[in-house]
Amino acid sequence: MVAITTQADAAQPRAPLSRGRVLSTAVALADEGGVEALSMRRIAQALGVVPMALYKHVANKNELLDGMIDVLVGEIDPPARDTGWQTAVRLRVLSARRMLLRHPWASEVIEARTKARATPTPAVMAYLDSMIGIFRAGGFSLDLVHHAMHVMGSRLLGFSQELFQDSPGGEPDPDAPPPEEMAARYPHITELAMAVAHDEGSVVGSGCDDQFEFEFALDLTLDGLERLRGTA
Amino acid sequence: MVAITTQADAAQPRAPLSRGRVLSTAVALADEGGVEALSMRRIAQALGVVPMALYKHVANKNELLDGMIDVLVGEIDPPARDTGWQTAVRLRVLSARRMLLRHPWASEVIEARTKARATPTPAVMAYLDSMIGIFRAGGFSLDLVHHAMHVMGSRLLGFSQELFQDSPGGEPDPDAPPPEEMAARYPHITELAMAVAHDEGSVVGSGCDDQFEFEFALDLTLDGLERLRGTA
DNA sequence: CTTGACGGGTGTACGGCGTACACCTACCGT
DNA sequence: ACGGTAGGTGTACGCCGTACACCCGTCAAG
Repeated sequence: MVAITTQADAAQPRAPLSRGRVLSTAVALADEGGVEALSMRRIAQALGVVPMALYKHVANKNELLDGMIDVLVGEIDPPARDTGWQTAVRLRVLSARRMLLRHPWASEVIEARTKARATPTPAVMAYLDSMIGIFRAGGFSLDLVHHAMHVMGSRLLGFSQELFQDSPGGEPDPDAPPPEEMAARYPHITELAMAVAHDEGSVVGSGCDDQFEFEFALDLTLDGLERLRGTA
Repeated sequence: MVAITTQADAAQPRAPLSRGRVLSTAVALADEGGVEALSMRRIAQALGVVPMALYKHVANKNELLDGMIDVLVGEIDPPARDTGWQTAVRLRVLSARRMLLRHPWASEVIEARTKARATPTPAVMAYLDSMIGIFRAGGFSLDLVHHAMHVMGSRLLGFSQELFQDSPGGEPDPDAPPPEEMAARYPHITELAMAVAHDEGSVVGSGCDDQFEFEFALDLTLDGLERLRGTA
């Protein structure tokens, strides 16, 4: 058996590797397994390459995280054309929210990296800029759009924070709190949770439509802004 | 020279160590140096103790972070008595915000830990519970207080997210972006920043009163909720 | 055809991390 | 006097990010 291997031999071992391939592999790895399980070594392994090879395409892990953020922001739909400012903002924010639901680790990473840098990632900057553009095109004064950006705050990138999600999602909670103790300690939460569970049909399932809640909050904010816009 | 040392010898080397001392030392270390520089080994060093000693008082690093969160939540003022729901919520949220400004790493840690657990930290649960209590005492229906908690969203714990802070705060940004390129790439941001800088006096200083922006957004949300409350 | 630069993958190594596990020691109630 | 227990110690393991030297294929200039 001849040992000489031509470059057409067998299946070609691996694609040439590039910044784009590194970033999308990193995003995929973070999607499954969370961002805390993301390491340079694991990314390299997933790409069939030695860890140090990555450093020819990203400067270091922080810069890699920045690159991942840009990939995510790139998934947000561009602004709608030929609509009012309100539906344009609405559609954009809802698109951002869909992105965040696809990548649950995103908001944490964006927040952490934005705080560590002097300025947000260029892609985030562009996103914010175009959002301001929508408000301006809708007739908002500079002052009012300034306020509006602050009011939208976390919602601008679709964060809902979901401080208490009824559906577990996290670790199965080793020390499960007995429901009756729950009720004693947090009467209001329990009362609310019971009410939510009992109407809207089945007791199983969260009974809390996160999507509706998000849009309710968003529309309340938007209506308030529209009212201000009319009076200013 | 006799080698025997009594326990009253010299200055007593160190205090007895306790969960409370571990947590407050960890909080202090995070305040100066950020949460990414917080390690079990550093906490131990600051306490004059070997790293493994900490594990007699906290189960592991995640549980330590949870404990730190509880310390922070304990810094939030209790609800005001003898006021309307609106000022009670307002004061409480503003108190939470002051806590977050004291500990800039807090929101990131709370978000990360809340996502990793099935349920928020007990202290956070209690905070949310008492917040619901304020709404309920103010005459909100269960449905409406449910919506309200979602609307308040991140603001409930005082997050403003500050996606673009005019004052740097982070690393000095090694590759400084030239302002004219800034203006070309992000025209709306620049236009807004210029407007904000030019009125309200001096060009130095951010010209953007974060506190005012936060309260403006908060009051807009609260007024919207009050309006809904009247019609429902 | 030789050569030298260079882009990109490799191998080794270092210091720091969280923490499992065995140990030692002072104090306590019996 | 003595066994238990609470709390501090020492050692060690496996993972992490990444600095640094290397090596090899391609390609342009001589």
